[in-house]
Amino acid sequence: MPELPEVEVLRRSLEPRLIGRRIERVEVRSPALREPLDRRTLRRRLEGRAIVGLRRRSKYLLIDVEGDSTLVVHLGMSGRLTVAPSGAPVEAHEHLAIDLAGGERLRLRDPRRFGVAFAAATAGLLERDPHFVRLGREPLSPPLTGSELAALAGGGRGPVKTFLMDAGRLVGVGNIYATESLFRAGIHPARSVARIGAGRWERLAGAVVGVLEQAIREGGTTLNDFADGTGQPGYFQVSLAVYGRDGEPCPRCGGRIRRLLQSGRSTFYCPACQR
DNA sequence: CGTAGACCCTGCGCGC
DNA sequence: TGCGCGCAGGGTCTAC
Repeated sequence: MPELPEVEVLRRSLEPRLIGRRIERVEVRSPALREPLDRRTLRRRLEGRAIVGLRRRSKYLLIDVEGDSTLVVHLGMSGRLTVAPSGAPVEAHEHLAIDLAGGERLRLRDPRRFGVAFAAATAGLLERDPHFVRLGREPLSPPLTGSELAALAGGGRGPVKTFLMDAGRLVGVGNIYATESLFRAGIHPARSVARIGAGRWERLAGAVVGVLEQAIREGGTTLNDFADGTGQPGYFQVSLAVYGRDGEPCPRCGGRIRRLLQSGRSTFYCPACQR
C-alpha cells in the first residue's frame, strides 16, 4: 500500500485528530507482524500519555507522546491505520487498538503482516534505532536535485529503477512512484545508472519530486486498500500514466505500454518514450 | 563489495 | 460456481 505520499497523507489526516489526545489503553490483539508486537513496551511507553506530534521518516509514521516516547508504525504492503469510534466492531487482522480519551480508537489492521509497530525513546530514535540508521535522503525536504541524485548513485552500475527504490540511498520511492518518475523523465527503467548524464539526472530528480508532490496533493494512490486516517481513499491512481497499464496506449505517444520484471517487481514503461 | 533472488503472508481477480 | 494460479504498494536475508 504505502509509499511516501500515502504515509504523508496519513500523517496529515491523523495530525489534527490525535494531537493533544491522551492514550488511555493499548491493546495488542494479535502480535504477529513482521516484528512481533511487544505488548509490555507499548503499554509502558504509551499508556496515560498525551500525543504531542506526528512525524514521518521514509515510509515510517512516528507518533510522539509526552515523556520521551514515540510510537513507530510501518504499514508494510497492506497496513491501515485509522481512527474509529471506540465502540466500532473489531475487524479482521486488527493487530493493535489504542483507546484515546474522549471515546475514539486508533486501530492498526494489516492482513499481510508485513508491517511493523513498536514504541521507543524519542531522543536519538532516528540517529540510533536500527530501523532508521541506514536510511537515505528524504526526497522532498529539501527537494532533491539532479546533482544530488547523481552523487547518490555514484559508483553503482545497476538499473536506475532499482536504484530509485534503494532506501539506503533515497527513501520513500517504491514501485509505483519509481515507475511513474521514470516515465515522466523519459528514462528506460533498465538503463544503468552509470549511463545517465547530468541532464537526465536533473530531469529525473524533478520527476521524482513532482510525482511525489502531486500524489500527496491528490490524497495518495488507492489501488486496493489505501485509506487515510479517516478512511478516505486517494485518487492519484487516475493520474498514473503507466503503472498497471500493461498493453494500454501510452498517454504521450499512443504506443503500447509494456511490462517487465526487475528484481521481482513489475515495471511498466513506454518503449518509445523511455530510452 | 554490490546486486539478484527467495522469502515473509493474505486476499483478490482472472482463466478454466 | 469453484479452484488454482499469479500477482500485489514493503523490507530483510542469503547466495553469488
